[in-house]
Amino acid sequence: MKTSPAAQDYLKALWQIGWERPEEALVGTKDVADHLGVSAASATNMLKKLASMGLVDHQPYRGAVLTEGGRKIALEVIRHHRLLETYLAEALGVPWERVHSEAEVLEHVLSEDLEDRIATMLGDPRFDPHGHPIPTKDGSIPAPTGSPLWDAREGEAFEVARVRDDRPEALMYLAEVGIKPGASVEIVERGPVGGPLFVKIAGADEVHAFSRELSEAVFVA
Amino acid sequence: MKTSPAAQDYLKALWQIGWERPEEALVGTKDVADHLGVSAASATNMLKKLASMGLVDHQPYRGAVLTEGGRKIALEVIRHHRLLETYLAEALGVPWERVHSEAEVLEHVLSEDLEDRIATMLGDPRFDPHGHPIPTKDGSIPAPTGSPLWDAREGEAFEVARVRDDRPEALMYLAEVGIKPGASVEIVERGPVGGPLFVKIAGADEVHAFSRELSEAVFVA
DNA sequence: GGGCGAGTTTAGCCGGGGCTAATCCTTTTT
DNA sequence: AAAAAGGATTAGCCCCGGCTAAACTCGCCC
Repeated sequence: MKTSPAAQDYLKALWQIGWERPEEALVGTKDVADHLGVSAASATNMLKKLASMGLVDHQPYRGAVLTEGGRKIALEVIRHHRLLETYLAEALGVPWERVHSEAEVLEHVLSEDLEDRIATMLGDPRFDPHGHPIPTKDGSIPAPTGSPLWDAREGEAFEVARVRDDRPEALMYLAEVGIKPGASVEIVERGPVGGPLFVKIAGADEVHAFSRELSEAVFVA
Repeated sequence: MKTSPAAQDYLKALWQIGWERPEEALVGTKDVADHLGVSAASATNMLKKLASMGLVDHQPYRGAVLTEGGRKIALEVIRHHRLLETYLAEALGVPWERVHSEAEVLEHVLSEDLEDRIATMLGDPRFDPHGHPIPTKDGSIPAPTGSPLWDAREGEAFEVARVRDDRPEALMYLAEVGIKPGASVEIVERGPVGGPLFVKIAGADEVHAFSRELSEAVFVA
Protein backbone atom coordinates (compact mmCIF):
# COMPACT_ATOMS: atom_id res chain seq x y z
CA MET A 1 0.00 0.00 0.00
CA LYS A 2 1.99 2.88 -1.39
CA THR A 3 1.44 6.35 0.06
CA SER A 4 0.21 9.04 -2.29
CA PRO A 5 1.61 12.57 -2.30
CA ALA A 6 -1.53 13.72 -0.52
CA ALA A 7 -1.11 11.11 2.21
CA GLN A 8 2.53 12.07 2.57
CA ASP A 9 1.54 15.68 3.08
CA TYR A 10 -0.74 14.71 5.94
CA LEU A 11 1.92 12.59 7.59
CA LYS A 12 4.40 15.40 7.24
CA ALA A 13 1.96 17.91 8.70
CA LEU A 14 1.28 15.65 11.64
CA TRP A 15 4.96 15.30 12.30
CA GLN A 16 5.74 18.97 11.95
CA ILE A 17 2.95 20.12 14.23
CA GLY A 18 3.95 17.51 16.77
CA TRP A 19 7.60 18.53 16.60
CA GLU A 20 6.81 22.13 17.44
CA ARG A 21 4.64 21.14 20.39
CA PRO A 22 6.25 18.13 22.00
CA GLU A 23 4.14 18.61 25.14
CA GLU A 24 0.81 17.72 23.59
CA ALA A 25 0.24 14.12 22.75
CA LEU A 26 -2.44 14.52 20.10
CA VAL A 27 -2.75 16.84 17.13
CA GLY A 28 -6.21 18.16 16.37
CA THR A 29 -7.94 17.69 13.03
CA LYS A 30 -8.33 21.40 12.57
CA ASP A 31 -4.63 22.05 13.09
CA VAL A 32 -3.85 19.60 10.35
CA ALA A 33 -6.51 21.06 8.08
CA ASP A 34 -5.22 24.60 8.60
CA HIS A 35 -1.63 23.55 8.13
CA LEU A 36 -2.49 22.07 4.75
CA GLY A 37 -5.05 24.65 3.68
CA VAL A 38 -7.76 22.07 3.45
CA SER A 39 -11.24 21.72 4.97
CA ALA A 40 -11.65 19.98 8.30
CA ALA A 41 -13.84 17.36 6.66
CA SER A 42 -11.08 16.48 4.21
CA ALA A 43 -8.66 16.14 7.06
CA THR A 44 -10.96 13.81 8.97
CA ASN A 45 -11.30 11.71 5.86
CA MET A 46 -7.62 11.34 5.27
CA LEU A 47 -6.82 10.76 8.93
CA LYS A 48 -9.29 7.91 8.95
CA LYS A 49 -7.73 6.47 5.86
CA LEU A 50 -4.24 6.76 7.29
CA ALA A 51 -5.47 5.15 10.49
CA SER A 52 -6.83 2.22 8.50
CA MET A 53 -3.40 1.88 6.91
CA GLY A 54 -1.80 1.77 10.33
CA LEU A 55 0.19 4.95 9.80
CA VAL A 56 -1.70 7.07 12.26
CA ASP A 57 -3.42 6.57 15.55
CA HIS A 58 -6.72 8.39 15.29
CA GLN A 59 -8.96 8.87 18.29
CA PRO A 60 -12.26 10.33 17.10
CA TYR A 61 -12.99 13.80 18.44
CA ARG A 62 -9.65 13.79 20.22
CA GLY A 63 -6.92 13.98 17.63
CA ALA A 64 -4.23 11.92 15.96
CA VAL A 65 -0.59 10.86 16.32
CA LEU A 66 1.77 9.13 13.98
CA THR A 67 2.47 5.47 14.56
CA GLU A 68 6.02 4.24 14.14
CA GLY A 69 5.27 3.39 10.52
CA GLY A 70 3.79 6.79 9.90
CA ARG A 71 6.70 8.55 11.55
CA LYS A 72 9.10 6.68 9.34
CA ILE A 73 7.39 7.81 6.18
CA ALA A 74 7.00 11.37 7.43
CA LEU A 75 10.69 11.61 8.16
CA GLU A 76 11.58 10.22 4.77
CA VAL A 77 9.54 12.91 3.12
CA ILE A 78 11.02 15.58 5.34
CA ARG A 79 14.49 14.30 4.59
CA HIS A 80 13.71 14.65 0.92
CA HIS A 81 12.37 18.12 1.45
CA ARG A 82 15.33 19.42 3.38
CA LEU A 83 17.95 17.77 1.25
CA LEU A 84 16.31 19.29 -1.79
CA GLU A 85 16.21 22.72 -0.20
CA THR A 86 19.88 22.47 0.57
CA TYR A 87 20.73 21.16 -2.87
CA LEU A 88 18.74 23.80 -4.70
CA ALA A 89 20.41 26.53 -2.70
CA GLU A 90 23.94 25.18 -2.94
CA ALA A 91 24.08 23.62 -6.36
CA LEU A 92 21.68 25.75 -8.32
CA GLY A 93 21.85 29.02 -6.46
CA VAL A 94 18.11 29.21 -5.83
CA PRO A 95 17.45 32.00 -3.31
CA TRP A 96 16.52 30.67 0.11
CA GLU A 97 13.03 32.12 0.12
CA ARG A 98 12.15 30.03 -2.91
CA VAL A 99 13.66 26.66 -2.09
CA HIS A 100 10.78 25.73 0.19
CA SER A 101 8.06 25.84 -2.43
CA GLU A 102 10.23 24.09 -5.00
CA ALA A 103 11.05 21.31 -2.58
CA GLU A 104 7.41 20.99 -1.63
CA VAL A 105 6.60 19.34 -4.94
CA LEU A 106 9.91 17.68 -5.68
CA GLU A 107 9.96 15.85 -2.36
CA HIS A 108 7.19 13.51 -3.48
CA VAL A 109 8.96 12.52 -6.61
CA LEU A 110 12.55 12.10 -5.52
CA SER A 111 13.83 8.55 -5.94
CA GLU A 112 15.89 6.80 -3.33
CA ASP A 113 18.79 6.82 -5.74
CA LEU A 114 18.68 10.55 -6.34
CA GLU A 115 18.25 11.18 -2.64
CA ASP A 116 21.48 9.31 -1.99
CA ARG A 117 23.37 11.05 -4.75
CA ILE A 118 22.28 14.45 -3.58
CA ALA A 119 23.14 13.68 0.03
CA THR A 120 26.56 12.42 -0.94
CA MET A 121 27.23 15.35 -3.22
CA LEU A 122 26.43 17.72 -0.36
CA GLY A 123 28.52 15.78 2.12
CA ASP A 124 25.57 14.49 4.14
CA PRO A 125 24.49 17.83 5.54
CA ARG A 126 22.78 17.86 8.92
CA PHE A 127 20.90 21.13 8.48
CA ASP A 128 19.05 22.81 5.66
CA PRO A 129 19.57 26.45 4.68
CA HIS A 130 16.98 27.62 7.22
CA GLY A 131 18.68 25.78 10.05
CA HIS A 132 16.24 22.88 10.26
CA PRO A 133 17.78 19.51 11.01
CA ILE A 134 17.74 16.94 8.22
CA PRO A 135 16.55 13.52 9.39
CA THR A 136 19.10 10.77 8.79
CA LYS A 137 18.29 7.77 6.63
CA ASP A 138 17.57 5.69 9.69
CA GLY A 139 15.01 8.16 10.94
CA SER A 140 16.72 10.04 13.72
CA ILE A 141 16.35 13.76 14.17
CA PRO A 142 17.24 16.09 17.02
CA ALA A 143 14.62 17.74 19.21
CA PRO A 144 13.66 21.33 18.37
CA THR A 145 16.25 23.87 19.40
CA GLY A 146 15.90 27.56 20.13
CA SER A 147 12.90 29.67 20.98
CA PRO A 148 11.29 32.57 19.13
CA LEU A 149 13.28 35.76 19.11
CA TRP A 150 10.08 37.40 20.26
CA ASP A 151 10.42 35.70 23.64
CA ALA A 152 14.11 36.42 24.09
CA ARG A 153 15.56 38.66 26.74
CA GLU A 154 16.56 42.22 25.98
CA GLY A 155 20.17 43.34 25.98
CA GLU A 156 21.76 39.98 25.41
CA ALA A 157 23.20 38.55 22.20
CA PHE A 158 21.75 35.29 20.91
CA GLU A 159 22.71 33.02 18.09
CA VAL A 160 20.13 32.38 15.41
CA ALA A 161 19.32 28.67 15.35
CA ARG A 162 16.73 28.53 12.60
CA VAL A 163 14.10 30.50 10.74
CA ARG A 164 10.66 29.45 9.51
CA ASP A 165 10.86 28.49 5.87
CA ASP A 166 7.30 29.15 4.85
CA ARG A 167 7.20 32.94 4.67
CA PRO A 168 9.06 34.02 1.57
CA GLU A 169 8.73 37.75 2.25
CA ALA A 170 10.14 37.29 5.73
CA LEU A 171 13.04 35.29 4.35
CA MET A 172 13.81 37.92 1.76
CA TYR A 173 13.91 40.57 4.40
CA LEU A 174 15.99 38.49 6.77
CA ALA A 175 18.53 37.78 4.06
CA GLU A 176 18.72 41.48 3.35
CA VAL A 177 19.54 42.43 6.91
CA GLY A 178 21.94 39.52 7.32
CA ILE A 179 19.99 37.17 9.55
CA LYS A 180 20.65 33.51 8.95
CA PRO A 181 21.43 30.47 11.06
CA GLY A 182 24.61 31.17 13.00
CA ALA A 183 24.23 34.93 12.95
CA SER A 184 24.23 36.78 16.24
CA VAL A 185 21.37 39.10 17.16
CA GLU A 186 20.42 41.21 20.09
CA ILE A 187 17.19 42.88 21.14
CA VAL A 188 18.11 46.46 21.85
CA GLU A 189 14.68 47.58 22.88
CA ARG A 190 11.17 46.26 23.00
CA GLY A 191 8.44 48.62 21.74
CA PRO A 192 5.29 49.16 23.77
CA VAL A 193 2.01 47.26 23.60
CA GLY A 194 3.15 44.35 21.47
CA GLY A 195 5.11 46.87 19.49
CA PRO A 196 8.17 46.17 17.42
CA LEU A 197 11.41 44.70 18.61
CA PHE A 198 14.46 46.80 17.88
CA VAL A 199 17.10 44.38 16.80
CA LYS A 200 20.80 44.72 16.19
CA ILE A 201 22.61 42.19 14.06
CA ALA A 202 26.25 41.45 14.77
CA GLY A 203 28.46 42.99 12.10
CA ALA A 204 26.11 45.82 11.22
CA ASP A 205 25.42 49.10 12.91
CA GLU A 206 21.82 49.90 12.18
CA VAL A 207 19.00 48.75 14.37
CA HIS A 208 15.98 47.17 12.64
CA ALA A 209 12.39 47.21 13.80
CA PHE A 210 10.89 43.71 13.77
CA SER A 211 7.17 43.10 13.85
CA ARG A 212 5.87 40.43 16.15
CA GLU A 213 5.21 38.15 13.21
CA LEU A 214 8.75 38.53 12.00
CA SER A 215 10.22 38.00 15.44
CA GLU A 216 8.29 34.80 15.76
CA ALA A 217 9.79 33.48 12.56
CA VAL A 218 13.31 33.64 13.95
CA PHE A 219 14.46 31.14 16.56
CA VAL A 220 17.45 31.83 18.79
CA ALA A 221 19.41 29.60 21.11
CA MET B 1 -7.07 25.96 -17.74
CA LYS B 2 -3.89 24.41 -16.42
CA THR B 3 -2.71 21.12 -17.90
CA SER B 4 -2.40 18.19 -15.52
CA PRO B 5 0.53 15.78 -15.58
CA ALA B 6 -1.70 13.24 -17.27
CA ALA B 7 -2.72 15.69 -19.97
CA GLN B 8 0.93 16.60 -20.49
CA ASP B 9 1.78 12.97 -20.99
CA TYR B 10 -0.79 12.66 -23.75
CA LEU B 11 0.44 15.79 -25.48
CA LYS B 12 3.99 14.54 -25.23
CA ALA B 13 3.01 11.15 -26.63
CA LEU B 14 1.20 12.75 -29.53
CA TRP B 15 4.22 14.84 -30.34
CA GLN B 16 6.70 12.01 -30.05
CA ILE B 17 4.73 9.62 -32.20
CA GLY B 18 4.24 12.35 -34.77
CA TRP B 19 7.93 13.23 -34.76
CA GLU B 20 8.96 9.69 -35.59
CA ARG B 21 6.46 9.45 -38.45
CA PRO B 22 6.36 12.83 -40.10
CA GLU B 23 4.60 11.35 -43.15
CA GLU B 24 1.34 10.54 -41.48
CA ALA B 25 -0.88 13.43 -40.57
CA LEU B 26 -2.92 11.81 -37.82
CA VAL B 27 -1.95 9.66 -34.87
CA GLY B 28 -4.32 6.85 -33.96
CA THR B 29 -5.92 6.50 -30.56
CA LYS B 30 -4.44 3.07 -30.09
CA ASP B 31 -0.91 4.26 -30.78
CA VAL B 32 -1.31 6.84 -28.06
CA ALA B 33 -2.83 4.31 -25.68
CA ASP B 34 -0.02 1.82 -26.28
CA HIS B 35 2.62 4.48 -25.95
CA LEU B 36 1.29 5.42 -22.54
CA GLY B 37 0.37 1.95 -21.37
CA VAL B 38 -3.27 2.90 -21.02
CA SER B 39 -6.52 1.48 -22.38
CA ALA B 40 -7.87 2.74 -25.69
CA ALA B 41 -10.97 3.99 -23.93
CA SER B 42 -8.91 6.15 -21.61
CA ALA B 43 -7.06 7.57 -24.55
CA THR B 44 -10.27 8.46 -26.35
CA ASN B 45 -11.48 10.18 -23.24
CA MET B 46 -8.42 12.30 -22.78
CA LEU B 47 -8.15 13.13 -26.45
CA LYS B 48 -11.68 14.43 -26.35
CA LYS B 49 -10.88 16.49 -23.32
CA LEU B 50 -7.75 17.90 -24.90
CA ALA B 51 -9.74 18.67 -28.03
CA SER B 52 -12.25 20.62 -25.97
CA MET B 53 -9.37 22.59 -24.51
CA GLY B 54 -8.14 23.42 -27.99
CA LEU B 55 -4.86 21.61 -27.58
CA VAL B 56 -5.57 18.80 -29.97
CA ASP B 57 -7.44 18.36 -33.19
CA HIS B 58 -9.43 15.17 -32.81
CA GLN B 59 -11.26 13.62 -35.72
CA PRO B 60 -13.40 10.75 -34.41
CA TYR B 61 -12.42 7.36 -35.73
CA ARG B 62 -9.55 8.94 -37.64
CA GLY B 63 -6.99 10.15 -35.17
CA ALA B 64 -5.58 13.28 -33.61
CA VAL B 65 -2.92 15.96 -34.11
CA LEU B 66 -1.60 18.66 -31.84
CA THR B 67 -2.78 22.20 -32.42
CA GLU B 68 -0.27 25.00 -32.12
CA GLY B 69 -1.18 25.42 -28.48
CA GLY B 70 -0.81 21.74 -27.81
CA ARG B 71 2.52 21.59 -29.58
CA LYS B 72 3.79 24.42 -27.46
CA ILE B 73 2.97 22.63 -24.25
CA ALA B 74 4.30 19.31 -25.51
CA LEU B 75 7.61 20.90 -26.38
CA GLU B 76 7.85 22.58 -23.02
CA VAL B 77 7.42 19.25 -21.31
CA ILE B 78 9.93 17.60 -23.61
CA ARG B 79 12.37 20.40 -22.99
CA HIS B 80 12.00 19.76 -19.29
CA HIS B 81 12.48 16.07 -19.80
CA ARG B 82 15.63 16.34 -21.85
CA LEU B 83 17.20 19.07 -19.81
CA LEU B 84 16.61 16.97 -16.72
CA GLU B 85 18.12 13.92 -18.34
CA THR B 86 21.18 15.90 -19.25
CA TYR B 87 21.42 17.48 -15.85
CA LEU B 88 21.03 14.24 -13.96
CA ALA B 89 23.73 12.62 -16.04
CA GLU B 90 26.17 15.51 -15.92
CA ALA B 91 25.67 16.97 -12.50
CA LEU B 92 24.67 13.96 -10.46
CA GLY B 93 26.34 11.16 -12.37
CA VAL B 94 23.13 9.19 -12.87
CA PRO B 95 23.80 6.41 -15.39
CA TRP B 96 22.22 7.09 -18.75
CA GLU B 97 19.85 4.13 -18.62
CA ARG B 98 18.19 5.58 -15.56
CA VAL B 99 17.86 9.25 -16.40
CA HIS B 100 14.81 8.66 -18.55
CA SER B 101 12.59 7.27 -15.83
CA GLU B 102 13.73 9.87 -13.33
CA ALA B 103 13.03 12.68 -15.76
CA GLU B 104 9.64 11.20 -16.55
CA VAL B 105 8.27 12.28 -13.20
CA LEU B 106 10.39 15.35 -12.58
CA GLU B 107 9.43 16.94 -15.88
CA HIS B 108 5.91 17.67 -14.64
CA VAL B 109 7.09 19.41 -11.56
CA LEU B 110 9.99 21.50 -12.77
CA SER B 111 9.41 25.23 -12.37
CA GLU B 112 10.27 27.72 -15.04
CA ASP B 113 12.90 29.15 -12.76
CA LEU B 114 14.64 25.82 -12.19
CA GLU B 115 14.43 25.04 -15.86
CA ASP B 116 16.32 28.21 -16.62
CA ARG B 117 18.93 27.64 -13.96
CA ILE B 118 19.57 24.13 -15.13
CA ALA B 119 19.81 25.16 -18.74
CA THR B 120 22.24 27.93 -17.90
CA MET B 121 24.33 25.72 -15.69
CA LEU B 122 24.66 23.23 -18.52
CA GLY B 123 25.46 25.90 -21.07
CA ASP B 124 22.17 25.59 -22.97
CA PRO B 125 22.78 22.13 -24.35
CA ARG B 126 21.18 21.25 -27.67
CA PHE B 127 21.13 17.48 -27.19
CA ASP B 128 20.43 15.15 -24.31
CA PRO B 129 22.68 12.21 -23.40
CA HIS B 130 20.89 9.92 -25.85
CA GLY B 131 21.37 12.32 -28.72
CA HIS B 132 17.84 13.69 -28.81
CA PRO B 133 17.52 17.37 -29.58
CA ILE B 134 16.35 19.63 -26.76
CA PRO B 135 13.62 22.06 -27.85
CA THR B 136 14.53 25.69 -27.33
CA LYS B 137 12.46 27.93 -25.11
CA ASP B 138 10.71 29.39 -28.11
CA GLY B 139 9.63 25.96 -29.29
CA SER B 140 11.92 25.12 -32.14
CA ILE B 141 13.38 21.68 -32.62
CA PRO B 142 15.17 20.05 -35.53
CA ALA B 143 13.60 17.31 -37.63
CA PRO B 144 14.52 13.73 -36.79
CA THR B 145 17.98 12.74 -37.95
CA GLY B 146 19.42 9.35 -38.71
CA SER B 147 17.78 6.06 -39.48
CA PRO B 148 17.83 2.75 -37.60
CA LEU B 149 21.11 0.91 -37.68
CA TRP B 150 19.05 -2.08 -38.75
CA ASP B 151 18.41 -0.44 -42.11
CA ALA B 152 21.98 0.71 -42.71
CA ARG B 153 24.22 -0.60 -45.44
CA GLU B 154 26.83 -3.23 -44.75
CA GLY B 155 30.53 -2.48 -44.89
CA GLU B 156 30.34 1.23 -44.33
CA ALA B 157 31.03 3.21 -41.18
CA PHE B 158 28.24 5.39 -39.79
CA GLU B 159 28.09 7.85 -36.99
CA VAL B 160 25.61 7.19 -34.21
CA ALA B 161 23.13 10.05 -34.07
CA ARG B 162 20.90 8.95 -31.23
CA VAL B 163 19.60 5.98 -29.29
CA ARG B 164 16.15 5.24 -27.92
CA ASP B 165 16.01 6.21 -24.29
CA ASP B 166 13.24 3.93 -23.13
CA ARG B 167 14.98 0.55 -22.99
CA PRO B 168 17.25 0.54 -19.97
CA GLU B 169 18.74 -2.89 -20.69
CA ALA B 170 19.62 -1.84 -24.21
CA LEU B 171 21.24 1.33 -22.92
CA MET B 172 23.30 -0.58 -20.39
CA TYR B 173 24.56 -2.88 -23.07
CA LEU B 174 25.28 -0.07 -25.50
CA ALA B 175 27.26 1.78 -22.87
CA GLU B 176 29.23 -1.35 -22.23
CA VAL B 177 30.27 -1.82 -25.83
CA GLY B 178 30.94 1.87 -26.27
CA ILE B 179 28.03 2.99 -28.40
CA LYS B 180 26.86 6.51 -27.77
CA PRO B 181 26.00 9.53 -29.90
CA GLY B 182 29.06 10.44 -31.94
CA ALA B 183 30.55 6.95 -31.93
CA SER B 184 31.30 5.33 -35.24
CA VAL B 185 29.89 1.91 -36.09
CA GLU B 186 29.96 -0.44 -39.01
CA ILE B 187 27.89 -3.46 -39.94
CA VAL B 188 30.39 -6.18 -40.74
CA GLU B 189 27.88 -8.81 -41.65
CA ARG B 190 24.17 -9.35 -41.63
CA GLY B 191 22.95 -12.72 -40.28
CA PRO B 192 20.40 -14.75 -42.23
CA VAL B 193 16.61 -14.63 -41.94
CA GLY B 194 16.28 -11.53 -39.80
CA GLY B 195 19.28 -12.77 -37.94
CA PRO B 196 21.70 -10.66 -35.96
CA LEU B 197 23.78 -7.82 -37.24
CA PHE B 198 27.50 -8.18 -36.64
CA VAL B 199 28.68 -4.79 -35.64
CA LYS B 200 32.11 -3.29 -35.18
CA ILE B 201 32.56 -0.19 -33.06
CA ALA B 202 35.38 2.20 -33.91
CA GLY B 203 38.15 1.93 -31.36
CA ALA B 204 37.49 -1.68 -30.41
CA ASP B 205 38.41 -4.90 -32.11
CA GLU B 206 35.64 -7.32 -31.26
CA VAL B 207 32.54 -7.68 -33.32
CA HIS B 208 29.23 -7.75 -31.47
CA ALA B 209 26.04 -9.50 -32.48
CA PHE B 210 23.04 -7.17 -32.34
CA SER B 211 19.48 -8.42 -32.30
CA ARG B 212 16.97 -6.73 -34.52
CA GLU B 213 15.41 -5.03 -31.55
CA LEU B 214 18.73 -3.66 -30.46
CA SER B 215 19.64 -2.53 -33.94
CA GLU B 216 16.40 -0.64 -34.15
CA ALA B 217 17.19 1.27 -30.99
CA VAL B 218 20.31 2.80 -32.53
CA PHE B 219 20.02 5.54 -35.15
CA VAL B 220 22.88 6.36 -37.47
CA ALA B 221 23.45 9.23 -39.83
C1' DG C 1 -26.40 20.28 35.50
C1' DG C 2 -27.72 22.73 31.28
C1' DG C 3 -26.33 25.01 27.45
C1' DC C 4 -23.29 26.91 24.12
C1' DG C 5 -19.52 27.09 21.00
C1' DA C 6 -15.55 25.20 19.06
C1' DG C 7 -14.06 21.38 16.99
C1' DT C 8 -15.22 16.93 14.61
C1' DT C 9 -17.48 13.83 12.01
C1' DT C 10 -20.95 12.17 8.60
C1' DA C 11 -23.49 12.47 4.35
C1' DG C 12 -23.56 13.47 -0.14
C1' DC C 13 -21.54 15.58 -4.00
C1' DC C 14 -17.88 16.71 -7.68
C1' DG C 15 -14.02 16.30 -11.11
C1' DG C 16 -9.99 13.76 -12.59
C1' DG C 17 -8.38 9.80 -14.75
C1' DG C 18 -8.27 5.20 -14.91
C1' DC C 19 -10.91 0.47 -16.23
C1' DT C 20 -14.13 -3.26 -18.73
C1' DA C 21 -17.78 -4.55 -21.70
C1' DA C 22 -20.43 -3.54 -25.35
C1' DT C 23 -21.20 -1.11 -29.52
C1' DC C 24 -19.94 1.22 -33.50
C1' DC C 25 -17.18 2.70 -37.47
C1' DT C 26 -13.63 1.62 -41.29
C1' DT C 27 -10.88 -1.17 -43.73
C1' DT C 28 -9.60 -5.33 -45.47
C1' DT C 29 -10.46 -9.66 -47.13
C1' DT C 30 -12.92 -13.03 -49.47
C1' DA D 1 -20.84 -7.06 -52.01
C1' DA D 2 -20.75 -9.16 -47.66
C1' DA D 3 -18.39 -10.55 -43.84
C1' DA D 4 -14.62 -10.48 -40.71
C1' DA D 5 -11.17 -7.95 -38.22
C1' DG D 6 -9.54 -4.19 -35.70
C1' DG D 7 -9.61 0.19 -34.19
C1' DA D 8 -12.52 3.77 -31.84
C1' DT D 9 -16.13 5.17 -29.09
C1' DT D 10 -19.71 4.92 -25.57
C1' DA D 11 -21.71 3.48 -21.26
C1' DG D 12 -21.14 2.61 -16.77
C1' DC D 13 -18.22 1.80 -13.05
C1' DC D 14 -14.21 2.68 -9.58
C1' DC D 15 -10.94 5.12 -6.49
C1' DC D 16 -8.91 9.37 -5.04
C1' DG D 17 -9.10 13.59 -2.66
C1' DG D 18 -11.21 17.55 -2.47
C1' DC D 19 -15.77 20.31 -1.04
C1' DT D 20 -20.33 21.99 1.65
C1' DA D 21 -23.98 21.35 4.75
C1' DA D 22 -25.72 19.20 8.49
C1' DA D 23 -25.24 16.58 12.64
C1' DC D 24 -22.73 15.40 16.52
C1' DT D 25 -19.24 15.46 20.65
C1' DC D 26 -16.74 17.67 24.23
C1' DG D 27 -15.49 20.86 27.48
C1' DC D 28 -16.33 24.81 29.70
C1' DC D 29 -19.07 28.34 31.87
C1' DC D 30 -22.98 29.82 34.14
